[in-house]
Amino acid sequence: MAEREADRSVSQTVKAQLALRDQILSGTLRPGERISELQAVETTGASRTPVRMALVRLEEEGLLEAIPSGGFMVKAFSERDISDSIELRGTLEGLAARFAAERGVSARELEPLKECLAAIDELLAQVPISIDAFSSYVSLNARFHALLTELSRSPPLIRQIDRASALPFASPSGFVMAQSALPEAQQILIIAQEHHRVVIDAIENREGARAEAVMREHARLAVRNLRLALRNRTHLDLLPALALIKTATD
Amino acid sequence: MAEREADRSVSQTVKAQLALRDQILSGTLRPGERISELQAVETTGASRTPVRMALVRLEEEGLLEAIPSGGFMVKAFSERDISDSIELRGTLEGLAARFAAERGVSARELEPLKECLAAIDELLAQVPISIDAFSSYVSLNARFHALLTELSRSPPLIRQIDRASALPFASPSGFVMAQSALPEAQQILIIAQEHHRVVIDAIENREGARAEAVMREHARLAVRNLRLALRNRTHLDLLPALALIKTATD
DNA sequence: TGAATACGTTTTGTATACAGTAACCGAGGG
DNA sequence: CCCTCGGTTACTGTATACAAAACGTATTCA
Repeated sequence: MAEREADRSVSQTVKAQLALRDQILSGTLRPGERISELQAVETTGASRTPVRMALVRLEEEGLLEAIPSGGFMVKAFSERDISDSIELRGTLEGLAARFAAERGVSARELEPLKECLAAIDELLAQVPISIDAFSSYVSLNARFHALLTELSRSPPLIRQIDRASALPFASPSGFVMAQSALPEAQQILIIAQEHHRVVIDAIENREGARAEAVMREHARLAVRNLRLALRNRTHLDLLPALALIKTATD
Repeated sequence: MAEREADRSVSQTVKAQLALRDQILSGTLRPGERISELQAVETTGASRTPVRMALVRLEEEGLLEAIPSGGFMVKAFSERDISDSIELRGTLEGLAARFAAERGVSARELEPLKECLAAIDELLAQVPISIDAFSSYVSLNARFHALLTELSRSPPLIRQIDRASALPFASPSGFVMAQSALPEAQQILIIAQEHHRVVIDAIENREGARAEAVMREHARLAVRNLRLALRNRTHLDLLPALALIKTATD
């Protein structure tokens, strides 16, 4: 009915989905909490039907869990769930890298990857890294991973990787953002960048096994990154996704 | 409104989802075909709202594709999509096997796996295998893989494997069912059974890398199985899921 | 005093009505 | 004869009304 918002031209379902995801990730909705459709209708501005569709999508996405008696609740994750998700993602990206290497990639297709690499190199050159440079790194790193995934040219695999990356904590580059942890984080990032370099080299030389192995090692590094992030808990303000962790670990 | 069907006590959404999936897998709905909600309402007996929910779920499941202008169509798969899906599933199951091996599994937990193994052994003992024994094998094999997945004790991984297995052709044991192909299929099944045996042994001895490697090899065997199934095209009557393959390959 | 049952309230699941939009068909002009 | 433009139709997306089920509460009986 043409709300006063500027959101027109975007479907109500998508609007509700984004709004609810924001609420979950920002901690407005706590893990384990039952989601009231009526309340969601009020906060999102959409009607019940699109809200329900959004809830179904978010459940499939893994952020919500269906309650047997009806309705949905925010999913709670254990620390192991998260490290498993990271390793899972790494395994899938390893497969993507192997596919890319085995199936061959033209120099033209590798171009954007190499540009990404160079841009990250520039960021990492400054010691210590600034907080701004760090957030630039996060988006550049995401871009690199997305491009690499595309190189596999396997729609089913790309789809699964997207699914695995939907969980916000599966993309581990954004974990360490607290000022105090930056030097230690930079060390990790430099190693990660070396992984990036090697995987491109392996793809260029069509070394599938090597490409896969290095992406897996990359994921293990990310798990280490996660541990670091959990130790310096100041990051919680910056990455509320971690609020989804069960408090059982405390 | 209490239809005359015996489906009462099951939600309309689930009913519609099952009915639509049947229609897709049985070939009633052709790949690329736009799904009419109105028509789906008539065939499933549910109302438009649950039908829409079912459509969203089937889209997330990977059987449907959203049309930009609205609505959904049945997804079409290439032959490579299918072999990629199999390899993808194998990679995930490899990770599950590794997790099981690394994290340790009690003898009691391995019991049902071994029972499964023994039951399959019995089936494979008869040469040539009967068509009935073959379909028993299919369900036993599915059970074995499900149990193995559970052993990983990793909810995120189990979830992803379930997703990957939702595509019907990702479970390759059911491919070869044509009478003429049975002897050749039995050869493959015997090798597959050896893989099953090795993966259990590896898990018992906590050899993570070995457990993972054999499950990957298992998937490559399944791809070979797929090729065989595509050559003996008589199976098309028995496994209409393959009708989802794009006809471009013809 | 505690537990069980019945009633009321709240919330979800389902059905349907309405509106907006895209596709299709036909007619007219180039 | 083909291309284009306008109308019509049928479909999807959204909103809302209704029904059934679940939860909480209070009251009564043991």
